Amino acid sequence: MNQGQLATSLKRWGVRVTPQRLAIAEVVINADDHPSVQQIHERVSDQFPYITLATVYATLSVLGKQGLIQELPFQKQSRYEANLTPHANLVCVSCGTVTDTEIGEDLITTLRREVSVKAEFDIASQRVDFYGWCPTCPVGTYQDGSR
Amino acid sequence: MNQGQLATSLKRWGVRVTPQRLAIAEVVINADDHPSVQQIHERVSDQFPYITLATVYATLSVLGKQGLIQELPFQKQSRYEANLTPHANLVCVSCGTVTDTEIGEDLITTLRREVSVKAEFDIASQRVDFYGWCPTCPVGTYQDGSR
DNA sequence: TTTACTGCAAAGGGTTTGCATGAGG
DNA sequence: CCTCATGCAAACCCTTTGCAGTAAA
Repeated sequence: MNQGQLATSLKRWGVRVTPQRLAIAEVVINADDHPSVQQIHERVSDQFPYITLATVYATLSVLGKQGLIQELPFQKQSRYEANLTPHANLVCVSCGTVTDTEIGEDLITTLRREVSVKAEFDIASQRVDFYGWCPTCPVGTYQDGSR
Repeated sequence: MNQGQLATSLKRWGVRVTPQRLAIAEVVINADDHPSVQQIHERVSDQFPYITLATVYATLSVLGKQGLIQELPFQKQSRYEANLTPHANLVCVSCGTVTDTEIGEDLITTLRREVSVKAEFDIASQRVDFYGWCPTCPVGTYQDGSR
């Protein structure tokens, strides 16, 4: 999604299009590391040195309600992603990275449909996380140094 | 799991077994509503009127590290559950309830194995959430009253 | 007896809110 | 022009930390 499509999507909901919002949305859409609010704020600060965290929070809330991005609450803070298609997140409990994987996307889509039908649950979105150790981290270690 | 098994599990890790810990663990294990820390504190307060939130937090942290319970961070606060088998949580964005479903458990188990092998990711646990509207809530409504 | 847990109080920090100014439509 | 977004500051509240007394082993 580019800024043109983005602006159209925002206008459709009667939401005001501002340069800050476009920049924040672009940062999240182009990010592949599930950035935190702090990280998003840092990256947007290149273009808008005086932008505040409050503005970033407000914009992320708007984008979330538009269904353009998804908030992923973690224990310490939330992270954000723009990949709304059914997929799994790989969360390394050692180095803290969060990466998307395409593996099993069809299974998740099937799962979603099955749950929707059998549980009579009207699904708007989903979150699939796997917590463990990525290939480069020693199994059994944790981000806080414990084991 | 009863308190005897629980005590054994705690002792195995050199963790001290106290009445408060047993009570907190029992509350989480017997709960089917994914209670918050506040709710767990309230329920344990019946037995221990002077117990504090700090103790509840500390105990939940211990139980989590033992792999007896799982913390589920949400936007407002965390909830806890003792069902660690692969399953999906149904999160109603209207009434706020979180319920486990057995539907698709085999799919999730298959998914986990596939991701583990193909992504070379050593998985310790997982979280599968579906966000939407339960059968008794009007589709399109939200907990904060917006739509 | 030793070590770790509990209860209490205070601090920490991510997130939200209130308000005056400024920009979008 | 009118409404809403931004920037700034303060408040909010969940969660963590420090410490003295106490209970587990």
